[in-house]
Amino acid sequence: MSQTVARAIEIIGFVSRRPRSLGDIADHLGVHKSTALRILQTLEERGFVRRVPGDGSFGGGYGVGFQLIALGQMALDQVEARSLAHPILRELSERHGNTVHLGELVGDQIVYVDKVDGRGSVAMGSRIGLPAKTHTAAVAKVIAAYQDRADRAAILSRCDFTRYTPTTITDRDALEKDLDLTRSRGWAEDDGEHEDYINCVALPVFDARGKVTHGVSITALRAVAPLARLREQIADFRAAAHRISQNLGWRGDEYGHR
Amino acid sequence: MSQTVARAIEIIGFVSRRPRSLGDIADHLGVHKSTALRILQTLEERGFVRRVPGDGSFGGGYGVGFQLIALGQMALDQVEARSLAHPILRELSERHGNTVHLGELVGDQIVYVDKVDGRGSVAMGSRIGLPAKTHTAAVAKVIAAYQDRADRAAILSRCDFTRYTPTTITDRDALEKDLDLTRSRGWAEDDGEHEDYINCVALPVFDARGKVTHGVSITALRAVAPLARLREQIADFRAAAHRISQNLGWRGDEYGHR
DNA sequence: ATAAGTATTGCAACATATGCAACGGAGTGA
DNA sequence: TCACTCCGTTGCATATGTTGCAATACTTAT
Repeated sequence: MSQTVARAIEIIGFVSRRPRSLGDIADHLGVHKSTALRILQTLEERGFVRRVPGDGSFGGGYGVGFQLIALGQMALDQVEARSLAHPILRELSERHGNTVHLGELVGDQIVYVDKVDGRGSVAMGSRIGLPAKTHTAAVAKVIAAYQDRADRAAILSRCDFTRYTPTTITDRDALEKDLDLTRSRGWAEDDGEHEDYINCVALPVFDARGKVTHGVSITALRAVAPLARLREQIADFRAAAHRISQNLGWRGDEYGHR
Repeated sequence: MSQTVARAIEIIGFVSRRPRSLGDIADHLGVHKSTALRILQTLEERGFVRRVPGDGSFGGGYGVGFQLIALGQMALDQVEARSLAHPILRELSERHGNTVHLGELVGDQIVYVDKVDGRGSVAMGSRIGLPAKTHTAAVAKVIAAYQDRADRAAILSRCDFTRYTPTTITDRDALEKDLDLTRSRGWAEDDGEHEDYINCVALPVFDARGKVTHGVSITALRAVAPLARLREQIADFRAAAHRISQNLGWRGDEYGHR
């Protein structure tokens, strides 16, 4: 469509892997040096590329500029996960008849940002905008499980470990173990830990950086679908979560590997 | 230099604040809609912008694309703080005759990544590549002070609070207070906390996102320059730290405000 | 000195981006 | 139902802006 812009973008991609010289760039594009130069000058002026000082061993050249860092942050803020995920949540809910939630990590708590009721919806404590209980909700556990040590600690620090049912996890050590298990098997479970008669599974959603800032949970009445039944459908749930990840710009696989 | 590329970049900047419609974009550039469209198509094809679904209240349009997130990460990795900071460290060292360090936050510890010896250099425990003592080194304290709660906690968790001198801070509460003070006054001090006869001040360095991942420290023999003397020179030290911040892409002021 | 690698400029030729006008669709209000 | 306005899209003639060439200047290595 726009040749020059396409070339400019190609340059940015080329240069992002490692800094390159003008000649390399021109060769890579198959254009004359002067052509590459004038594009580079424009990009440099606006901070999209920068001249990398050649410090001894590594001859300098052009590298990615700082403006891209700032824009990347903007892009992250602008991602409206809810609107990108909603159609998939609806589809999931309709296919299996379950209630589906989308949870988001906000600061050090997990907040419900979307919810699609299933058939025969039951009154549930969850509500869009409300924080999830960190030690019982599967969405919360799956998100916490995929954070690094410091962030996981911050999330757990807000945990009150109130006992709701016999299966509720009521101490930090047990929860840490459950999170480790969650991460290694790739999904979280809630075995009637908040309400006796309700259980859930939840899967991680990866964003463009590979970070888990969202999670999808599938909720069922134990009487309708026991945990074993939900486990059988994990592959399908995971595929849906993966599609949401892809909508968020994630280009790796459904287990978080690039 | 290259009009089309300049327009493309202008579009990205415009769209990064909030999603815009084709018409808005064309008006902003002062060009015809079709012109804007063709640039947008190219940008969209390569993931630099994306169509934002218009969910009810907010009419959609074009927003920043995911490719920018990925490139932003690349750019961060490619920043070689050391080479950008080194000339400034040299200058600082030569002007004041002090030994100057550059510290970097790596994981949850602070590592010395550069060092310029001053006149009459004294044997010091620091060495490029070695981690700094979190509870005594001014660089470490200034970097820790500017992290958020969770990251600060992670850094402090690796602290052993060994006493080296009478002024060494030996418990967590006192260190937290010292970090709060550091942050509010804008620099950190080491009042002979590791070696009786040596003191330091350290200033934060901000990267393109506004995060403090580096710090600059100025070291002096107490006999040569007591803390009071170093404090008099803070303005100059701060200016140098600010220049490093600017080299790293930071566009705010020297106190971290954008 | 010579050579090969950088980056940069002026200029003529033409490929490419441009503006125009017209079209189709979605939404709004009369 | 209509008219109206906003959205994005397409074909086409024009001329603007980009291209490649050749020459220049600088650094570094042989």
